[in-house]
Amino acid sequence: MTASRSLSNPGVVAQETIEKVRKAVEATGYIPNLVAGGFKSKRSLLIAGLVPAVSVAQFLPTLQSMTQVLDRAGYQLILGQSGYDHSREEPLLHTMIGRRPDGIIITGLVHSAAARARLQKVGIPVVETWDLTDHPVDMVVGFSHIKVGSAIAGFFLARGYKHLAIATGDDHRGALRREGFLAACGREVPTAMVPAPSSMELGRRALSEVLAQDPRVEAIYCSSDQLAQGVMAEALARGLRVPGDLAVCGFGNADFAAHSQPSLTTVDVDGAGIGKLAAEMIIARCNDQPISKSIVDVGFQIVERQSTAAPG
Amino acid sequence: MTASRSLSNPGVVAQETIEKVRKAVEATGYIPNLVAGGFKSKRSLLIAGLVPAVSVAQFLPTLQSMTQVLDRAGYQLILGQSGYDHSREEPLLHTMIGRRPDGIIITGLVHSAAARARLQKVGIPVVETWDLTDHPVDMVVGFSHIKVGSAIAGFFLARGYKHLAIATGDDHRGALRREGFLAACGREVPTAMVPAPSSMELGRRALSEVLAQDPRVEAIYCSSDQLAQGVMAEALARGLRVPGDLAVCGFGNADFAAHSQPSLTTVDVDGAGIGKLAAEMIIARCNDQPISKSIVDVGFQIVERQSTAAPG
DNA sequence: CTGTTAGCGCTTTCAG
DNA sequence: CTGAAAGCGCTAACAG
Repeated sequence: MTASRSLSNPGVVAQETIEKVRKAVEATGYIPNLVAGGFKSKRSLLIAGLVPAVSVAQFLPTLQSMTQVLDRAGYQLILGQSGYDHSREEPLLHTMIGRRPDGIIITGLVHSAAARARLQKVGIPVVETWDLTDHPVDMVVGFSHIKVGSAIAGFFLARGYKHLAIATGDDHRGALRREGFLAACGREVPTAMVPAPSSMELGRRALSEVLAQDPRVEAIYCSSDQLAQGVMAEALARGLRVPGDLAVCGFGNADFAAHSQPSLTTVDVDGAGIGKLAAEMIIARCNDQPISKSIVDVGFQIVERQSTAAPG
Repeated sequence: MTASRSLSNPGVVAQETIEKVRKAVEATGYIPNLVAGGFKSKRSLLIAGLVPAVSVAQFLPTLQSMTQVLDRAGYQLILGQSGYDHSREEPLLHTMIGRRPDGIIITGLVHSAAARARLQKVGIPVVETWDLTDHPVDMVVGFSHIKVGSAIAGFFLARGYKHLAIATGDDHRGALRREGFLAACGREVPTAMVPAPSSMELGRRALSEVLAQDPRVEAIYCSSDQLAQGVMAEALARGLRVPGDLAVCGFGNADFAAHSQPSLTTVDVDGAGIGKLAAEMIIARCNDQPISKSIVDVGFQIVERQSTAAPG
């Protein structure tokens, strides 16, 4: 009836009628059923957001800014945790598609071919994030982890470090960075692989492992700042000076990286920017607006701090 | 038709028919529309989860375990950020109610009386968390922030610290802890109030402020471990030894608290437990199962570490 | 500007 | 065990 119009498109209704409706709404405490509305109009105003785990600090700024941008445009985020093994990817995606969201934002790439095909078939706008590929399901905004890896290795080598090592989570993106790192080194290096998500605790163990493999290690790249923090703590406990005896580089530029003692060299990625962009791209696509680029490289930056001051 | 039954209640359908349906589903890539189903059956299988901001590390374990428990029961979480000022509470709740979730889990208490009344009227199960009250909207699982505050003050006083101080975020729960702290002290103490959400950066500033108010301060309680970490960094920068010159107690028992140098005395709260309980209570209520207790106090614990080793 | 008609995709209810 | 009928609360499309 007219009531619906008064609420959703008041411009086309008489002022007097609007007022009557408003009073009725007030009196009854009526709250429109968005589900029914979305059901009929085919616009749920829901965006599915998939992360490996919400507890990964790494993706928080992304999630935060995404939610914010979406909210301002009237969209809500429905959250899914895909876990770090890929087995849950497909069922999760299945459930999410069942909810007919207007868009899907995924942290990382969609790995299963079946899931990719299905997503493409249903035609829901999809943004993959925090990674890069020439063949996204739909859109992608991220950066190259391989390049990050080789940039860090190059950074160490340029400063004269010879004996390099890696402490990394066993997730896909970590593996890519390791790959890039090794490529730039031109050979294998001592590596401690820890189960994602990483933590300080795991960082301490990782350093022990690496040193057991090769006690001469003088520079180590860690796949997260948390891991790096653990490595530094373990170094301290062993009487190794950072950066004197051991140079450390993290990844993520966490809050504490600038303030730790010594401050931590790390890789800065604009996580909030990724979230904002992803949300904007989804929203644009939902409104049939053209997307200028469906593959966006936001890049990254090595932030040099005390933990890698050049040796000798 | 029969197809629907084959998928949702296969026990009552002939094996042969089920097989036929399964094949058709496979062939067409059919994914049931959960929205339509939920719309008709009045069970959306959606739970609204409201947090001040997803980027607050504090609530991550809660969010994580909540999502996990819900997922296993077939529920999805729809995320809302209420912000730290209460102005967004009502509109956000309004939107969420519009989606007719089967339940609502809120971080903190519902503050606005209008929102409380509305929630009670619509009759959606609600769990308020991370706080305690005798009069929840529906259910509550958390702990007393006032008690936390007085426990910390008591902890300091028992160890012989005289000149106490507070660095706290300006949020509601922080204010309660401060209240408890002051009550136990029996008087005002130097206080630095920083805007929530807190960070290391703010912690450094907070210590400066507090010392400006009273340079004799010898023990400080911080409303988050991040803040405490900042305070310790600033102390270090000023040449103050922790705990020799300044004892520090945080809140939250973050990952790094056990591993920082010195390790950080803090308050441990079972965030994951809160999330799990809240989810279970909501699910029980959704299935018309009785709730044994609608007010659950999960308590807290002071974890004593190096940062508060007794003076003299 | 306002009312009427139809129908979104499912599940529930009731008959076969 | 399977089918047919009805309708959830809303909006889009058309008439008045």
